[in-house]
Amino acid sequence: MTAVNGDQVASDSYDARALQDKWQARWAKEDPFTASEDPADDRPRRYVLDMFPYPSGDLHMGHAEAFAMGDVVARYRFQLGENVLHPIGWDSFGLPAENAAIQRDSHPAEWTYANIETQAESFKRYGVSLDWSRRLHTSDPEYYRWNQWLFLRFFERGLAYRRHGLVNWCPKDQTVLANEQVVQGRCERCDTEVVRRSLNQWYFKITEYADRLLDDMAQLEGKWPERVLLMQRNWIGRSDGADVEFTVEGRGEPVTVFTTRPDTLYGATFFVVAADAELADELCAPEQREEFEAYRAQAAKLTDIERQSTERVKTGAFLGRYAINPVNGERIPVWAADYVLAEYGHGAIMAVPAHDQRDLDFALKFELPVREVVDTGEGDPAETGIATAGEGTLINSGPLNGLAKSDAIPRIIEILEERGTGKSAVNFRLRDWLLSRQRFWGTPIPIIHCPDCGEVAVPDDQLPVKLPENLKGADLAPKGTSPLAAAGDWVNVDCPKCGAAAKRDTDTMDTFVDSSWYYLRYCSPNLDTAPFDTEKVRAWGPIDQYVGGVEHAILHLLYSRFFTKVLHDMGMVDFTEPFTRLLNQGQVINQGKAMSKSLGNGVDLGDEIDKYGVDAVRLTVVFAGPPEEDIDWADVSPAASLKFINRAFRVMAQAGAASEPGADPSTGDLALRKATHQTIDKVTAAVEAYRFNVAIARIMELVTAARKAIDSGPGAADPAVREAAETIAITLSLFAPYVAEEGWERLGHTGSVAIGNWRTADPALLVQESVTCVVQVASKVRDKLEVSPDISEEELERLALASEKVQGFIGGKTIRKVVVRAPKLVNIVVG
RNA sequence: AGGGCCGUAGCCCAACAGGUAGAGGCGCAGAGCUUAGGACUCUGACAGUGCGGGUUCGAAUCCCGUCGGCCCUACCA
Repeated sequence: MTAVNGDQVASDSYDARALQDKWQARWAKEDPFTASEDPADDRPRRYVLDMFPYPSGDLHMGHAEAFAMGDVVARYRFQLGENVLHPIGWDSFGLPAENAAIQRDSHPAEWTYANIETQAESFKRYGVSLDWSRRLHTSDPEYYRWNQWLFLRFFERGLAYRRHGLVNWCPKDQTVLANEQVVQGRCERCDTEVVRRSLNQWYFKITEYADRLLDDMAQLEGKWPERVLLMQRNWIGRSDGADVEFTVEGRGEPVTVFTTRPDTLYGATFFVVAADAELADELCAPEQREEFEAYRAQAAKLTDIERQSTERVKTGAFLGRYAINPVNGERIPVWAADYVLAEYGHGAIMAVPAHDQRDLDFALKFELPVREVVDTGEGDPAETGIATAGEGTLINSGPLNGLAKSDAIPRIIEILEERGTGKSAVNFRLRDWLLSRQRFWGTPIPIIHCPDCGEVAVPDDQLPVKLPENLKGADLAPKGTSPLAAAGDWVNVDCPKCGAAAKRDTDTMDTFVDSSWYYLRYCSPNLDTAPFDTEKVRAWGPIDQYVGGVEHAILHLLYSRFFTKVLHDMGMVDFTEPFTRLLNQGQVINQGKAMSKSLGNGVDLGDEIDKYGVDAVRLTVVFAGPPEEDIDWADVSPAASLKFINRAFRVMAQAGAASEPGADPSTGDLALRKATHQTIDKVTAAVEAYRFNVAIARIMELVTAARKAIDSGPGAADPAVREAAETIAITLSLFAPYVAEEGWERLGHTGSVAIGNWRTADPALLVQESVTCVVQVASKVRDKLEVSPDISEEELERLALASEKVQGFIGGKTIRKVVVRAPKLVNIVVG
């Protein structure tokens, strides 16, 4: 099937390609989707945003789905007559450009900007209602300058800092990765096993905002997908418990441990320090030194994947020291082990083998004592090998004896606080955001390292620190240090403070910095005195509807929320959450699997559009199912969508040929008018509820009803047919913009159908004069009655009992109860 | 290992707050139109909601268990 030909009467045929060219040119000329900044414009403002694309080649099926969904929301708002901001830009820094440049011996900008042009053209063809005047690219110095400016503000506030630490290193990409970019011990980008390296790196102090990132989720409840909120909650990973101080023999300062189970303090039978923590090194007694060093070296060799395997048996080394339990003065041995993490809590734990499986595994391996302090009614952990972590009653615990676990926790914290050896505490799984990258195609970190002054901020008036332009091709190849280090004339500068010879920081920022605030930049994309105009952001923000894939559930969305809060604290934005509502569209897959080159199951968006037209492709992805569900291309039929579009088009064209705009619909066919107004009502409700697939089904019904009215009803000239056809054009404009415009024109209208044309249903046409009431006897349907929708319960009960069929089923049985739900149901319960 | 989401005709999906299981589409069968095919118009058949319990006058919908699929976290103290 092709969209282009057909033997139909010329005036009734829908020629997708011709319409695309025609309306694209019109939209380009008339600019109907540009947001208004006119202060006198008092239409409600609405900010709808799709996650901006990365410019890797042309748009693909995934973009087709995401942008079709976002466009339904934006176009609906345009139809309601609102002042809609629906901008577009490109997330144009990042590794693929750099890799392409190395391969082609060129500059990453060439590949990047060429791809952006291709994608921009594709967006225009795809008919997305975008405001092109606000276009931005994060790789433009005019944009990344403000990354640097923001970095410096963070730096001033102590929210950007540099420290040595064990970091995730991807050996293939030759760069460090944020925690969030490591999935199952592998690089999320290239799937290479990540190794640990100790490096001096820049971090953003996102952990300082952990509580607020968690608490402010209350604002998002019901407006973001529940699973995204859940993933963020898990990722932040708040644990409530207590810090407890243990004295270690031979050390002046006590060692603090974090525990979520301070109630089990009397059951601590040994003490474990992370093997890779400095503390382990410090505590190790001379006679254990050799054994410890050997253990530490062996542990360091393990990859994360090996280390994290739950199957693995516990390993460790005794440090030859003892810690003193602060509540009972007991001496317990101090061990080093790699099952304790240096970066979490204080890098040391009290081990309670009876009630913690990890500690129990360790105790059984090294024959350490196991003492129960909570009676849970289960078997002895020392014998069963199963730690009892549940509820129970405290035993062997001095003053806690007899208390329930939930009462013992606050009680022991009280006791510890009285003695000054502990306090309640909170810990987070969330780590600080590692933002340095040893790659070229990103934002240079605006810091100068001076031998005397240390880390010196590049003064604001010297921003942007632009990327050197003389590096290309092989210069960019990963070497484990940033390629920027090779640009001598770029690196060597004078210290802004003392004027001495100094060097620029040669790392670039994680590209997630770019995307953490771009939605603010759209409000004033060309401003050259600040990252954004705070007044404009006040007028537009926060974003009413954000649309994008669930793959960003943690990374991008968490970072953006963090940035927004920092900017709020700086007084630059007055909201604390950037995205009021979030819609996660699903993936487009094929034959049950993600599309991939190796499987050969890829579907090319351009090919599909050539075959079926933009309208049919858009309609297909939106109609396939609920927006958040994956679409299997093998299960859907763009050919069927095209067929429907043709049906809709013929109705509009025939109605347009038979009547003029402005006909009074009230003289038209009543049944069709009711169908039309039902459709308006139901499509509105479905769109508001993000059930776009259902909205389309409702339009299909109206097309069928109009078809019948033309063929075997009042005929094409009936005013009700015009009303139906206009409603089809208006509602369809959210999903299939080209055919909607063309249909609207055929119906005799001159302007675009897309703006301010949404209609409201006439309530008088929504009322039914009769409804079908189901009469059940013992919950089985036995009769149906046609009744008035406002029938009283008494009347309905009387009618139901009077039914002969019903009487037949009641027989001689006693009526025990009659449930009446007027006007739709009566259930007669017999005994 | 823990947590979450989802199982409805051959297939994709509907079913407002528990109230007639079916809106829409694909596919299939048939009829009209047609030289024929396609296109177009119309008609029809097909499930009792993964499985087992429970609550209720009434369960796809709520609760418990179980099986299957997907996702998240994963030695985080």
